[in-house]
Amino acid sequence: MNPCSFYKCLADDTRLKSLMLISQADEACVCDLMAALELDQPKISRHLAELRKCGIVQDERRGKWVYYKLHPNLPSWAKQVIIETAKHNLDYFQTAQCKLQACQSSSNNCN
Amino acid sequence: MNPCSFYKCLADDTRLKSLMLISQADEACVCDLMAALELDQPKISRHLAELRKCGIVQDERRGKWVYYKLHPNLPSWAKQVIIETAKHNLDYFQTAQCKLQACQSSSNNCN
DNA sequence: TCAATATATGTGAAATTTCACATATATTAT
DNA sequence: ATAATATATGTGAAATTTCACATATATTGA
Repeated sequence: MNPCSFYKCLADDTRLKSLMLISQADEACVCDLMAALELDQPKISRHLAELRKCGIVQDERRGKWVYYKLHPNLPSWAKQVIIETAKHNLDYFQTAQCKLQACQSSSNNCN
Repeated sequence: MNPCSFYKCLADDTRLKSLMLISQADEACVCDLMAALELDQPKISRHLAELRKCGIVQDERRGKWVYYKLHPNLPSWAKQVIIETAKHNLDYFQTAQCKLQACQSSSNNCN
């Protein structure tokens, strides 16, 4: 994991917030993140693809949904950066996190 | 310190390596970094200006030279990100660090 | 098989970032 | 005052990133 590539991935609001949410919720699917961040589907999908190509997240299809979580082989320094950033910047993604939780706790998965 | 702005600042080779060097050496002047990274003066200066405007580094003029160090008011989570990234990615800036040390230990400050 | 839902990606335009070159400013030594 | 050294910034071009819209693929249920 090249540190500059890693930080290029974090250097976008959509990707950074998605990562914060994923790291706090353990995992999230595309429609969860769409609802939480109030962004259209291609935008979320495209940014998650970037995180995936960089090796930061891992995707897993379960039925119609694709769930994203932090990649298990993510170097620990990188994982720690994500976790600590989330921990110390709760207000940065608080609004989104509330929506994510509402969405994930309802049985009819978001939408 | 907005986390996205912070990571935008780290998301460039010149700025990230400069930061790694500054954090490890405690401080460095523009000509130190020019020599260490083998880049021209305006390029180094411009990137340091970005780090300064974002509040990541602090500049201090001493005679002809301007020294840059991590800003004392940098939030601790951000400081920790920089320190830990450097610690776990020594190979990323090793070549530059050797040149920086050679330059900083010589009496005739680099050039 | 067909329709509905969820996700991914092709593509060109728009926005942003980076660069190179010139030039301006600040400090020191002569 | 002048020259030399160190650093900062104006500016337009080039490169990169992001976006919106259309469309493609995958899965499920009727």
